[in-house]
Amino acid sequence: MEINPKTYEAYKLFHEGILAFCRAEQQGFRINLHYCEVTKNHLTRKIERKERKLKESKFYLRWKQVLGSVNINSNPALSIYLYKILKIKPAHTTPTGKGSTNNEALSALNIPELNILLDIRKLKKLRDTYLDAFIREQVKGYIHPSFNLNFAVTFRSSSANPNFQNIPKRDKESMRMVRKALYPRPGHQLMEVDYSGIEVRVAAAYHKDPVMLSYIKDPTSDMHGDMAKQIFMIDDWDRNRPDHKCLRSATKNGFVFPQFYGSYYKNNAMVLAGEWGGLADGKWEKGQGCPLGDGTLSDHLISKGISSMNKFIDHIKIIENDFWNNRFKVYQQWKKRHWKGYQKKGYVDSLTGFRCSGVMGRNEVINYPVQGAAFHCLLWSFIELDRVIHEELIDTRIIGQIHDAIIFDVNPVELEYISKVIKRVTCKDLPKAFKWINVPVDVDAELAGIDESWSDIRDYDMVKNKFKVS
DNA sequence: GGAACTCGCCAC
DNA sequence: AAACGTGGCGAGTTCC
Repeated sequence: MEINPKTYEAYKLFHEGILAFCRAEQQGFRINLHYCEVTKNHLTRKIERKERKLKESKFYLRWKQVLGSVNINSNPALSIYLYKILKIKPAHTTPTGKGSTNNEALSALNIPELNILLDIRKLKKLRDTYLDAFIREQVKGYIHPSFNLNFAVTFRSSSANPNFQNIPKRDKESMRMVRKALYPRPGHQLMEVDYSGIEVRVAAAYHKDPVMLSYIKDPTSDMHGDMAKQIFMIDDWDRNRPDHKCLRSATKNGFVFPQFYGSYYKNNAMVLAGEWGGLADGKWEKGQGCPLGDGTLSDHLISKGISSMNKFIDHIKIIENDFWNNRFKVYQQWKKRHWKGYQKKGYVDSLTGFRCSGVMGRNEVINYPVQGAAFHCLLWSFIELDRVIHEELIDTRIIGQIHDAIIFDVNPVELEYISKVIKRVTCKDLPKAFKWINVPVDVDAELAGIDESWSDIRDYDMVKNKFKVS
Protein backbone atom coordinates (compact mmCIF):
# COMPACT_ATOMS: atom_id res chain seq x y z
CA MET A 1 0.00 0.00 0.00
CA GLU A 2 1.19 3.43 -0.89
CA ILE A 3 0.88 6.14 1.72
CA ASN A 4 1.70 9.54 0.30
CA PRO A 5 2.44 11.46 3.47
CA LYS A 6 5.44 9.36 4.56
CA THR A 7 5.85 10.86 8.01
CA TYR A 8 3.59 11.67 10.91
CA GLU A 9 4.54 15.35 10.49
CA ALA A 10 3.32 15.30 6.90
CA TYR A 11 0.05 13.67 7.88
CA LYS A 12 -0.40 16.13 10.74
CA LEU A 13 0.32 19.13 8.52
CA PHE A 14 -2.52 18.22 6.16
CA HIS A 15 -4.88 17.20 8.91
CA GLU A 16 -4.43 20.48 10.77
CA GLY A 17 -4.30 22.32 7.45
CA ILE A 18 -7.76 21.14 6.50
CA LEU A 19 -9.15 22.26 9.86
CA ALA A 20 -7.52 25.69 9.56
CA PHE A 21 -8.76 26.08 5.96
CA CYS A 22 -12.19 25.11 7.17
CA ARG A 23 -12.33 28.10 9.49
CA ALA A 24 -11.27 30.46 6.69
CA GLU A 25 -13.91 28.96 4.40
CA GLN A 26 -16.57 29.38 7.03
CA GLN A 27 -15.56 32.99 7.64
CA GLY A 28 -15.60 33.88 3.93
CA PHE A 29 -14.67 37.03 2.03
CA ARG A 30 -17.16 39.89 2.01
CA ILE A 31 -18.31 41.13 -1.39
CA ASN A 32 -20.12 44.21 -2.57
CA LEU A 33 -23.09 42.52 -4.22
CA HIS A 34 -24.48 45.76 -5.58
CA TYR A 35 -21.17 46.62 -7.23
CA CYS A 36 -21.00 43.12 -8.76
CA GLU A 37 -24.46 43.47 -10.27
CA VAL A 38 -23.96 47.02 -11.54
CA THR A 39 -20.58 46.15 -13.04
CA LYS A 40 -21.92 42.96 -14.56
CA ASN A 41 -24.67 44.92 -16.30
CA HIS A 42 -22.20 47.56 -17.39
CA LEU A 43 -19.99 44.85 -18.89
CA THR A 44 -22.97 43.23 -20.61
CA ARG A 45 -23.86 46.51 -22.31
CA LYS A 46 -20.26 47.03 -23.34
CA ILE A 47 -20.08 43.48 -24.73
CA GLU A 48 -23.33 43.99 -26.64
CA ARG A 49 -22.04 47.21 -28.19
CA LYS A 50 -18.88 45.49 -29.34
CA GLU A 51 -20.84 42.51 -30.66
CA ARG A 52 -23.07 44.84 -32.69
CA LYS A 53 -20.02 46.53 -34.14
CA LEU A 54 -18.50 43.18 -35.01
CA LYS A 55 -21.71 41.94 -36.61
CA GLU A 56 -21.84 44.95 -38.92
CA SER A 57 -18.34 44.32 -40.22
CA LYS A 58 -17.50 42.83 -43.60
CA PHE A 59 -15.41 40.21 -41.85
CA TYR A 60 -18.44 38.90 -39.95
CA LEU A 61 -20.86 39.11 -42.90
CA ARG A 62 -18.48 37.12 -45.07
CA TRP A 63 -18.07 34.55 -42.29
CA LYS A 64 -21.84 34.21 -42.04
CA GLN A 65 -22.20 34.02 -45.80
CA VAL A 66 -19.69 31.18 -46.05
CA LEU A 67 -20.77 29.09 -43.04
CA GLY A 68 -24.49 29.91 -42.81
CA SER A 69 -24.47 30.78 -39.11
CA VAL A 70 -21.81 32.18 -36.83
CA ASN A 71 -21.12 31.80 -33.13
CA ILE A 72 -18.41 34.27 -32.27
CA ASN A 73 -17.70 32.36 -29.06
CA SER A 74 -16.74 29.21 -30.94
CA ASN A 75 -13.00 28.98 -31.26
CA PRO A 76 -13.09 25.74 -33.32
CA ALA A 77 -15.39 27.50 -35.82
CA LEU A 78 -13.14 30.57 -35.90
CA SER A 79 -10.10 28.37 -36.45
CA ILE A 80 -11.75 26.65 -39.41
CA TYR A 81 -12.91 29.93 -40.92
CA LEU A 82 -9.54 31.70 -40.57
CA TYR A 83 -7.15 28.89 -41.37
CA LYS A 84 -9.13 26.50 -43.60
CA ILE A 85 -11.46 28.81 -45.53
CA LEU A 86 -9.55 32.10 -45.67
CA LYS A 87 -6.34 30.04 -45.76
CA ILE A 88 -4.48 32.42 -43.42
CA LYS A 89 -1.32 30.94 -41.97
CA PRO A 90 -1.78 30.55 -38.20
CA ALA A 91 0.76 32.41 -36.08
CA HIS A 92 0.96 29.26 -33.99
CA THR A 93 -0.82 25.99 -33.35
CA THR A 94 -2.48 24.28 -30.39
CA PRO A 95 -1.02 21.12 -28.79
CA THR A 96 -3.31 19.05 -31.02
CA GLY A 97 -1.91 20.70 -34.13
CA LYS A 98 -4.82 22.92 -35.08
CA GLY A 99 -4.46 26.64 -35.81
CA SER A 100 -4.58 28.53 -32.53
CA THR A 101 -7.11 31.27 -31.86
CA ASN A 102 -5.59 32.53 -28.63
CA ASN A 103 -4.78 36.17 -27.95
CA GLU A 104 -1.25 35.94 -29.27
CA ALA A 105 -2.24 34.18 -32.48
CA LEU A 106 -5.16 36.50 -33.28
CA SER A 107 -3.26 39.70 -32.40
CA ALA A 108 -0.52 38.70 -34.82
CA LEU A 109 -2.99 38.74 -37.73
CA ASN A 110 -3.68 42.48 -37.39
CA ILE A 111 -7.32 42.17 -38.37
CA PRO A 112 -9.38 44.94 -36.66
CA GLU A 113 -12.44 42.69 -36.26
CA LEU A 114 -10.36 40.09 -34.43
CA ASN A 115 -9.20 42.76 -32.03
CA ILE A 116 -12.86 43.51 -31.25
CA LEU A 117 -13.33 39.79 -30.66
CA LEU A 118 -10.38 39.76 -28.26
CA ASP A 119 -11.89 42.73 -26.39
CA ILE A 120 -15.17 40.83 -26.09
CA ARG A 121 -13.37 37.73 -24.80
CA LYS A 122 -11.60 39.72 -22.12
CA LEU A 123 -14.80 41.42 -20.93
CA LYS A 124 -16.68 38.11 -20.88
CA LYS A 125 -13.90 36.53 -18.82
CA LEU A 126 -14.24 39.29 -16.21
CA ARG A 127 -18.01 39.11 -16.19
CA ASP A 128 -18.58 35.35 -16.29
CA THR A 129 -15.57 33.87 -14.47
CA TYR A 130 -15.36 36.46 -11.70
CA LEU A 131 -18.23 38.88 -11.07
CA ASP A 132 -20.96 36.44 -12.02
CA ALA A 133 -19.31 33.68 -9.98
CA PHE A 134 -19.23 35.98 -6.93
CA ILE A 135 -22.93 36.71 -7.33
CA ARG A 136 -23.71 33.02 -7.80
CA GLU A 137 -21.56 31.76 -4.91
CA GLN A 138 -22.26 34.45 -2.34
CA VAL A 139 -24.29 33.74 0.77
CA LYS A 140 -25.49 36.80 2.68
CA GLY A 141 -22.84 38.93 1.00
CA TYR A 142 -19.89 36.59 1.61
CA ILE A 143 -18.19 34.16 -0.78
CA HIS A 144 -16.79 30.99 0.74
CA PRO A 145 -14.12 29.59 -1.58
CA SER A 146 -13.08 25.99 -0.94
CA PHE A 147 -9.42 25.28 -0.28
CA ASN A 148 -8.48 21.72 -1.17
CA LEU A 149 -5.45 19.68 -0.15
CA ASN A 150 -6.35 16.51 -2.01
CA PHE A 151 -6.05 17.36 -5.69
CA ALA A 152 -2.66 18.80 -6.64
CA VAL A 153 -0.08 16.11 -7.50
CA THR A 154 2.60 18.29 -5.91
CA PHE A 155 0.76 18.39 -2.54
CA ARG A 156 0.00 22.05 -3.08
CA SER A 157 -3.54 23.34 -2.49
CA SER A 158 -6.22 24.23 -4.98
CA SER A 159 -9.30 26.42 -4.67
CA ALA A 160 -12.80 26.32 -6.10
CA ASN A 161 -16.37 27.67 -5.97
CA PRO A 162 -15.18 30.26 -6.70
CA ASN A 163 -11.49 29.76 -7.32
CA PHE A 164 -9.85 32.29 -5.03
CA GLN A 165 -6.38 31.68 -6.45
CA ASN A 166 -6.73 33.17 -9.94
CA ILE A 167 -8.29 36.58 -9.41
CA PRO A 168 -6.79 39.13 -11.88
CA LYS A 169 -3.74 41.00 -10.65
CA ARG A 170 -1.23 41.77 -13.42
CA ASP A 171 -3.61 43.56 -15.78
CA LYS A 172 -4.35 46.69 -13.74
CA GLU A 173 -7.72 47.41 -15.36
CA SER A 174 -9.00 43.87 -14.79
CA MET A 175 -7.47 43.83 -11.32
CA ARG A 176 -9.34 46.96 -10.26
CA MET A 177 -12.63 45.89 -11.78
CA VAL A 178 -12.71 42.49 -10.06
CA ARG A 179 -10.97 43.26 -6.77
CA LYS A 180 -13.21 46.27 -6.20
CA ALA A 181 -15.88 43.66 -5.50
CA LEU A 182 -14.01 42.25 -2.51
CA TYR A 183 -14.20 43.89 0.92
CA PRO A 184 -13.33 43.33 4.56
CA ARG A 185 -16.05 43.12 7.19
CA PRO A 186 -17.41 46.60 8.03
CA GLY A 187 -14.88 48.64 9.99
CA HIS A 188 -12.03 46.25 9.13
CA GLN A 189 -9.15 46.30 6.68
CA LEU A 190 -7.65 43.76 4.26
CA MET A 191 -4.06 42.66 4.58
CA GLU A 192 -2.11 40.32 2.30
CA VAL A 193 1.17 38.79 3.44
CA ASP A 194 3.32 36.79 1.03
CA TYR A 195 6.60 34.90 1.33
CA SER A 196 9.14 36.51 -0.97
CA GLY A 197 10.85 34.09 -3.34
CA ILE A 198 9.85 31.08 -1.29
CA GLU A 199 10.30 28.53 -4.10
CA VAL A 200 13.84 29.69 -4.78
CA ARG A 201 14.62 29.51 -1.05
CA VAL A 202 13.10 26.05 -0.66
CA ALA A 203 14.97 24.82 -3.75
CA ALA A 204 18.15 25.94 -1.99
CA ALA A 205 17.38 23.55 0.85
CA TYR A 206 17.47 20.68 -1.65
CA HIS A 207 20.54 21.60 -3.72
CA LYS A 208 22.51 23.75 -1.20
CA ASP A 209 24.33 25.51 -4.03
CA PRO A 210 26.80 27.93 -2.38
CA VAL A 211 26.41 30.58 -5.08
CA MET A 212 22.64 30.50 -4.72
CA LEU A 213 22.93 30.52 -0.93
CA SER A 214 25.01 33.68 -1.01
CA TYR A 215 22.64 35.34 -3.50
CA ILE A 216 19.80 34.68 -1.07
CA LYS A 217 21.70 35.59 2.09
CA ASP A 218 23.39 38.75 0.80
CA PRO A 219 20.76 41.49 0.48
CA THR A 220 23.09 43.65 -1.60
CA SER A 221 23.44 40.95 -4.29
CA ASP A 222 21.02 40.74 -7.22
CA MET A 223 20.73 37.51 -9.18
CA HIS A 224 18.26 38.83 -11.77
CA GLY A 225 20.32 41.98 -12.26
CA ASP A 226 23.50 39.97 -12.75
CA MET A 227 21.76 37.80 -15.34
CA ALA A 228 20.27 40.82 -17.12
CA LYS A 229 23.68 42.45 -17.27
CA GLN A 230 25.10 39.28 -18.81
CA ILE A 231 22.24 38.57 -21.24
CA PHE A 232 22.03 42.09 -22.61
CA MET A 233 25.76 42.80 -22.33
CA ILE A 234 25.44 45.98 -20.31
CA ASP A 235 28.75 47.33 -19.02
CA ASP A 236 27.51 50.21 -16.85
CA TRP A 237 24.79 48.27 -15.04
CA ASP A 238 22.66 50.39 -12.68
CA ARG A 239 19.66 48.64 -11.13
CA ASN A 240 17.96 51.97 -10.38
CA ARG A 241 17.90 53.14 -13.98
CA PRO A 242 14.39 52.67 -15.46
CA ASP A 243 15.67 51.12 -18.71
CA HIS A 244 17.85 48.68 -16.78
CA LYS A 245 14.94 47.86 -14.47
CA CYS A 246 12.95 46.90 -17.55
CA LEU A 247 15.70 44.52 -18.68
CA ARG A 248 15.97 43.04 -15.20
CA SER A 249 12.28 42.25 -15.13
CA ALA A 250 12.41 40.75 -18.64
CA THR A 251 15.32 38.56 -17.53
CA LYS A 252 13.60 37.45 -14.36
CA ASN A 253 10.40 36.43 -16.17
CA GLY A 254 11.90 35.42 -19.51
CA PHE A 255 15.03 33.57 -18.45
CA VAL A 256 15.69 32.92 -14.76
CA PHE A 257 12.30 31.59 -13.61
CA PRO A 258 11.63 29.64 -16.81
CA GLN A 259 15.07 28.04 -16.41
CA PHE A 260 14.19 26.99 -12.87
CA TYR A 261 10.98 25.40 -14.17
CA GLY A 262 12.97 23.50 -16.82
CA SER A 263 12.66 25.68 -19.89
CA TYR A 264 15.63 26.04 -22.24
CA TYR A 265 17.53 28.60 -24.27
CA LYS A 266 15.46 28.50 -27.47
CA ASN A 267 12.20 29.26 -25.66
CA ASN A 268 13.95 31.84 -23.50
CA ALA A 269 15.36 33.59 -26.57
CA MET A 270 11.96 33.70 -28.26
CA VAL A 271 10.28 35.07 -25.12
CA LEU A 272 13.00 37.65 -24.52
CA ALA A 273 12.99 38.76 -28.15
CA GLY A 274 9.20 38.82 -28.29
CA GLU A 275 9.00 40.85 -25.12
CA TRP A 276 10.99 43.76 -26.50
CA GLY A 277 9.62 43.44 -30.01
CA GLY A 278 12.87 42.85 -31.88
CA LEU A 279 11.34 39.86 -33.58
CA ALA A 280 9.52 40.95 -36.73
CA ASP A 281 8.97 38.15 -39.25
CA GLY A 282 12.27 36.66 -38.18
CA LYS A 283 13.99 39.90 -39.10
CA TRP A 284 16.19 41.62 -36.60
CA GLU A 285 15.62 45.33 -36.97
CA LYS A 286 17.10 48.52 -35.64
CA GLY A 287 15.06 50.84 -33.46
CA GLN A 288 13.14 47.98 -31.76
CA GLY A 289 12.49 47.25 -28.13
CA CYS A 290 12.54 49.33 -25.01
CA PRO A 291 14.63 52.52 -24.94
CA LEU A 292 18.19 51.92 -23.81
CA GLY A 293 20.71 54.73 -23.40
CA ASP A 294 20.62 56.88 -26.54
CA GLY A 295 18.85 54.30 -28.69
CA THR A 296 16.86 51.13 -28.20
CA LEU A 297 17.67 47.61 -27.06
CA SER A 298 17.95 46.22 -30.58
CA ASP A 299 20.42 48.99 -31.56
CA HIS A 300 22.51 48.06 -28.57
CA LEU A 301 22.50 44.32 -29.30
CA ILE A 302 23.34 44.88 -32.96
CA SER A 303 26.28 47.04 -31.87
CA LYS A 304 27.42 44.12 -29.73
CA GLY A 305 27.34 41.76 -32.71
CA ILE A 306 23.94 40.14 -32.03
CA SER A 307 22.62 41.00 -35.47
CA SER A 308 20.00 38.29 -35.99
CA MET A 309 17.57 36.09 -34.12
CA ASN A 310 19.82 33.09 -34.70
CA LYS A 311 22.75 34.90 -33.16
CA PHE A 312 20.58 35.83 -30.19
CA ILE A 313 19.56 32.18 -29.73
CA ASP A 314 23.21 31.11 -29.84
CA HIS A 315 24.00 33.82 -27.33
CA ILE A 316 21.30 32.63 -24.92
CA LYS A 317 22.55 29.07 -25.36
CA ILE A 318 25.97 30.16 -24.12
CA ILE A 319 24.35 32.00 -21.20
CA GLU A 320 22.33 28.93 -20.28
CA ASN A 321 25.44 26.78 -20.35
CA ASP A 322 27.25 29.23 -18.09
CA PHE A 323 24.20 29.50 -15.82
CA TRP A 324 24.10 25.79 -15.02
CA ASN A 325 27.69 24.67 -15.49
CA ASN A 326 29.52 27.58 -13.89
CA ARG A 327 27.24 29.84 -11.88
CA PHE A 328 24.91 27.25 -10.32
CA LYS A 329 27.05 24.17 -10.75
CA VAL A 330 26.05 22.52 -7.47
CA TYR A 331 22.36 23.12 -8.23
CA GLN A 332 22.91 21.40 -11.58
CA GLN A 333 24.60 18.44 -9.93
CA TRP A 334 21.66 18.08 -7.53
CA LYS A 335 19.19 18.09 -10.43
CA LYS A 336 21.16 15.29 -12.05
CA ARG A 337 21.39 13.20 -8.85
CA HIS A 338 17.76 13.81 -8.03
CA TRP A 339 16.60 12.70 -11.50
CA LYS A 340 18.80 9.58 -11.36
CA GLY A 341 17.39 8.82 -7.92
CA TYR A 342 13.84 8.93 -9.27
CA GLN A 343 14.74 6.72 -12.22
CA LYS A 344 16.13 4.15 -9.81
CA LYS A 345 13.45 4.31 -7.09
CA GLY A 346 10.32 5.41 -8.96
CA TYR A 347 9.47 8.17 -6.52
CA VAL A 348 10.75 11.40 -5.00
CA ASP A 349 10.29 12.52 -1.40
CA SER A 350 9.85 16.14 -0.35
CA LEU A 351 11.59 17.74 2.61
CA THR A 352 8.18 17.96 4.24
CA GLY A 353 7.65 14.20 4.15
CA PHE A 354 5.44 13.74 1.10
CA ARG A 355 6.14 11.19 -1.63
CA CYS A 356 5.44 11.77 -5.31
CA SER A 357 5.38 8.53 -7.24
CA GLY A 358 4.21 7.36 -10.65
CA VAL A 359 5.32 8.21 -14.16
CA MET A 360 6.99 11.62 -14.18
CA GLY A 361 9.17 13.54 -16.59
CA ARG A 362 12.43 15.22 -15.62
CA ASN A 363 10.94 18.66 -15.04
CA GLU A 364 8.17 17.26 -12.90
CA VAL A 365 10.59 15.26 -10.78
CA ILE A 366 12.64 18.39 -10.16
CA ASN A 367 9.72 20.77 -9.61
CA TYR A 368 7.24 18.79 -7.53
CA PRO A 369 9.19 18.52 -4.28
CA VAL A 370 10.15 22.21 -4.45
CA GLN A 371 6.65 23.43 -5.28
CA GLY A 372 5.08 21.24 -2.61
CA ALA A 373 7.48 22.10 0.21
CA ALA A 374 7.31 25.82 -0.63
CA PHE A 375 3.55 25.68 -0.21
CA HIS A 376 3.95 23.72 3.03
CA CYS A 377 5.88 26.67 4.48
CA LEU A 378 2.78 28.77 3.87
CA LEU A 379 0.51 26.05 5.19
CA TRP A 380 2.46 25.68 8.43
CA SER A 381 2.27 29.45 8.99
CA PHE A 382 -1.42 29.47 8.13
CA ILE A 383 -2.14 26.80 10.75
CA GLU A 384 -0.08 28.53 13.40
CA LEU A 385 -1.64 31.95 12.78
CA ASP A 386 -5.09 30.41 12.75
CA ARG A 387 -4.31 28.78 16.10
CA VAL A 388 -3.16 32.05 17.67
CA ILE A 389 -6.20 33.93 16.39
CA HIS A 390 -8.54 31.20 17.59
CA GLU A 391 -6.98 30.71 21.01
CA GLU A 392 -6.55 34.38 21.83
CA LEU A 393 -10.14 35.13 20.83
CA ILE A 394 -9.12 38.12 18.78
CA ASP A 395 -11.32 39.58 16.07
CA THR A 396 -8.92 39.49 13.10
CA ARG A 397 -9.65 36.62 10.68
CA ILE A 398 -7.77 34.67 8.02
CA ILE A 399 -9.98 34.58 4.94
CA GLY A 400 -7.88 32.99 2.23
CA GLN A 401 -4.63 31.72 0.85
CA ILE A 402 -2.89 31.84 -2.54
CA HIS A 403 0.04 29.35 -2.54
CA ASP A 404 2.55 31.72 -0.95
CA ALA A 405 0.24 34.39 0.47
CA ILE A 406 -2.31 34.68 3.28
CA ILE A 407 -5.18 37.18 3.24
CA PHE A 408 -6.41 38.65 6.52
CA ASP A 409 -9.50 40.62 7.45
CA VAL A 410 -7.98 42.73 10.21
CA ASN A 411 -9.56 44.60 13.09
CA PRO A 412 -7.71 47.98 12.99
CA VAL A 413 -7.26 47.92 16.76
CA GLU A 414 -5.35 44.65 16.43
CA LEU A 415 -3.29 45.67 13.40
CA GLU A 416 -0.07 46.36 15.24
CA TYR A 417 -0.33 43.21 17.33
CA ILE A 418 -1.25 40.88 14.49
CA SER A 419 1.55 42.32 12.34
CA LYS A 420 4.02 41.40 15.06
CA VAL A 421 2.59 37.89 15.38
CA ILE A 422 2.60 37.37 11.60
CA LYS A 423 6.19 38.50 11.33
CA ARG A 424 7.25 36.19 14.19
CA VAL A 425 5.37 33.14 12.98
CA THR A 426 6.32 33.40 9.31
CA CYS A 427 9.97 34.41 9.68
CA LYS A 428 11.12 33.06 13.07
CA ASP A 429 8.89 30.16 14.08
CA LEU A 430 8.69 28.51 10.66
CA PRO A 431 12.47 27.91 10.34
CA LYS A 432 12.40 26.46 13.87
CA ALA A 433 9.65 24.04 12.89
CA PHE A 434 11.19 23.12 9.51
CA LYS A 435 14.80 22.47 10.48
CA TRP A 436 15.79 21.83 6.86
CA ILE A 437 15.33 25.50 5.93
CA ASN A 438 18.88 26.74 5.34
CA VAL A 439 18.36 30.40 4.40
CA PRO A 440 16.46 33.27 6.01
CA VAL A 441 12.83 33.59 4.94
CA ASP A 442 11.02 36.89 4.62
CA VAL A 443 7.53 38.21 3.97
CA ASP A 444 6.11 41.27 2.24
CA ALA A 445 2.84 42.83 3.34
CA GLU A 446 0.18 44.89 1.63
CA LEU A 447 -2.64 46.63 3.45
CA ALA A 448 -5.82 48.49 2.51
CA GLY A 449 -7.43 51.24 4.55
CA ILE A 450 -10.48 50.67 6.73
CA ASP A 451 -13.49 49.67 4.58
CA GLU A 452 -11.38 49.78 1.41
CA SER A 453 -11.52 47.04 -1.20
CA TRP A 454 -8.90 44.47 -2.15
CA SER A 455 -7.96 46.66 -5.12
CA ASP A 456 -6.76 49.31 -2.68
CA ILE A 457 -3.97 47.40 -0.94
CA ARG A 458 -0.61 49.17 -0.77
CA ASP A 459 2.86 48.14 0.38
CA TYR A 460 2.96 48.11 4.13
CA ASP A 461 5.85 47.88 6.57
CA MET A 462 4.83 45.46 9.31
CA VAL A 463 7.79 46.37 11.53
CA LYS A 464 7.42 50.16 11.44
CA ASN A 465 3.64 49.82 11.17
CA LYS A 466 3.19 52.28 8.37
CA PHE A 467 2.59 52.34 4.65
CA LYS A 468 5.69 52.40 2.49
CA VAL A 469 6.16 55.44 0.30
CA SER A 470 7.03 54.60 -3.29
C1' DG B 1 -28.94 15.00 -21.15
C1' DG B 2 -24.57 14.30 -19.15
C1' DA B 3 -19.55 12.87 -19.45
C1' DA B 4 -15.32 13.88 -21.49
C1' DC B 5 -12.87 16.40 -24.40
C1' DT B 6 -10.41 20.92 -26.40
C1' DC B 7 -9.25 25.56 -26.03
C1' DG B 8 -8.43 29.83 -23.87
C1' DC B 9 -7.15 32.45 -19.79
C1' DC B 10 -6.76 33.79 -14.95
C1' DA B 11 -3.38 32.93 -10.72
C1' DC B 12 1.28 31.29 -8.31
C1' DA C 1 18.15 13.49 -24.59
C1' DA C 2 14.82 16.85 -23.99
C1' DA C 3 12.90 21.02 -23.53
C1' DC C 4 7.86 25.81 -18.69
C1' DG C 5 5.88 23.36 -13.21
C1' DT C 6 0.81 23.55 -10.67
C1' DG C 7 -4.19 24.51 -10.53
C1' DG C 8 -9.94 25.97 -11.85
C1' DC C 9 -13.40 27.32 -14.86
C1' DG C 10 -16.35 28.95 -18.94
C1' DA C 11 -17.79 27.85 -23.55
C1' DG C 12 -18.12 24.89 -27.34
C1' DT C 13 -18.18 20.34 -29.12
C1' DT C 14 -18.49 15.36 -29.51
C1' DC C 15 -19.89 11.07 -28.02
C1' DC C 16 -22.86 7.81 -25.84
